[in-house]
Amino acid sequence: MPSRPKKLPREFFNRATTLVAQELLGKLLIHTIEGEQRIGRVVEVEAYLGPGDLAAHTARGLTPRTRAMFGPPGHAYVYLVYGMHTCMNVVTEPAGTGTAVLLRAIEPVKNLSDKTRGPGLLCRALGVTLQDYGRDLCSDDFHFAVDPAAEPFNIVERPRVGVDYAGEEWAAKPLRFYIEGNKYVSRK
DNA sequence: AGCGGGATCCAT
DNA sequence: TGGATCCCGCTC
Repeated sequence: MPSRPKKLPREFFNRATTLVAQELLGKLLIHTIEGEQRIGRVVEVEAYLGPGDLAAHTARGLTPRTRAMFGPPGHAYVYLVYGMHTCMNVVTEPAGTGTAVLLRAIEPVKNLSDKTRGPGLLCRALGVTLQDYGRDLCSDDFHFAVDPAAEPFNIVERPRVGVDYAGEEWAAKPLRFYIEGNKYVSRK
């Protein structure tokens, strides 16, 4: 078994956002912080499809806050919600598109607390803060990798969480994906 | 310059 | 069910 799994290349993220979202499930997320490797397995994600998607932060165009989400793929779009929790996205598709995948839950694999279900807790466990805004997620210190111990799973599709403000059409779209039966999914 | 809401979490 | 808590986008 390789001790250093291969990084997902930038081209992985330069594809349709719903596809990237689904394919991120089961991948390892590896963050090296203060010399320590923290590893989680992605079990729940949401796709945000750009300015036409009324639930996406980019629906109101380019602003200082959404700059990174309009940037090149494979970078982090990090923001603060409810004044206290950070959420982390991976930017997808070519620069200028304004699309991203929100990481909602990971399963602890190495050096992580048990509290990783939900986007805020995920960031807390991984040590992700607003300082990581725009950070390259194809770097040695912070990247995704194929799980060498991966096992098959089914993908569940559901409406996204907390986006009622987007109106019926966009709130109802099944753009939330998670691994069926996984204990670390944030809600059923 | 001020105002209101939000891709959440936790205790009650 | 509601409180914590603050950045950002919008309006004045």
